[in-house]
Amino acid sequence: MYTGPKAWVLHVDLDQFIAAVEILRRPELAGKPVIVGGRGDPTERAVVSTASYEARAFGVGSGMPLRIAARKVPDAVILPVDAETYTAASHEVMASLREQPGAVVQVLGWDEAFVGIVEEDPESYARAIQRAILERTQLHCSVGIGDTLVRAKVATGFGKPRGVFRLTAENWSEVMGGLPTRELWGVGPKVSRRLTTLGITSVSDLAHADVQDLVTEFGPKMGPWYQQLGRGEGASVVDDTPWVARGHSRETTYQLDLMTPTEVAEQTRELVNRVFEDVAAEGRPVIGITLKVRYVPFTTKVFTRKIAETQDREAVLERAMELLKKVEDRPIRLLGFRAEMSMPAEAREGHTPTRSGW
DNA sequence: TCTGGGGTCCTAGGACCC
DNA sequence: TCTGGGGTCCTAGGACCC
Repeated sequence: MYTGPKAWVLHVDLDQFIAAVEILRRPELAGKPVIVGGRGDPTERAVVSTASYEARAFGVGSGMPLRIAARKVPDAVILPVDAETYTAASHEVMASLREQPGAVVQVLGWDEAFVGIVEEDPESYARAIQRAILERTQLHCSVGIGDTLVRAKVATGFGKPRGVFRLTAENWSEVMGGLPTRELWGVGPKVSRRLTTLGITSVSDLAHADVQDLVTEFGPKMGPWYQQLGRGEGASVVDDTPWVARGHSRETTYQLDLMTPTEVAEQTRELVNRVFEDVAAEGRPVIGITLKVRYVPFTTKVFTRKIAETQDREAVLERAMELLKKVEDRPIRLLGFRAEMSMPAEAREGHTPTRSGW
């Protein structure tokens, strides 16, 4: 049996990243429930970005309204999001990964990345990564080891915190088979519910499901994809091709709903300007602008319209105002614009990483 | 309870053409 | 008058992730 070096996918995920960075600059917060979100004011409309493990023990998690989180943990320290600082810390982490021998690094977000390696002993390599990151940034991380991207990504969860876990074809069904499909990366609440209507509740059910049933329910691409997901299969090559943004968007949820046409006009102008500034920084032509509006009550459907294919922001503003005048006369809670940009030819031809390795 | 902001990709269905 | 079957392109909307 061959026991030499093999290709592995590692998934590196920082432990409570944002909270950990905050604790680094305020060591007196160590061991306390720390919640980072919005402007740090729990009376505002905002959500939790990250909660420290101490806060999570009270049932606080990412995406939870800040107001609710504050109610669950009355003595929590609530801090505003400081994106610049996290970005800087993230760069240090990624630089430290790229220094590892033979590492191919695919960044997934502020606090996680895939690392492709060819090694005999991936566990030792993973431990070396943890030491290197800790030394350079004083931050702890967990590492998932897998034979596919999906398995590595899922493995990390079993390693948290500060651990290493290996998930391959060999132990996938033993470890994952009995868990609900919702535990899979890419299965959310809606899909998990639709799977249930097909009689599929566990990962093992999904792995053995009839592809035709899945295609009928989810379409020609997603159907087979979900079945693969149930088996932990899929891509196994880490791709470090630089990522090229497809577009940029700016949106704001207003603390007080916009009630008058004047307010709407002002905010529309502000957002359009911000989107165009982002796009100008990229230096690529705009191929579409989408307007997004959310009314009160919040359950109302989002209203999106493609309104222009133009570089001319006055024309965009005009179209937006025209549309907003026509739509129902209700308070606006959220406004947003998204600009789609043409892709550079070299990015179109090459395999630009998509959906974090899908 | 009352829900941010930044992204990506997929599907359904209409318009249009042959 | 009633209307096929296939293809492409586009938009709106949905779902998911960090």
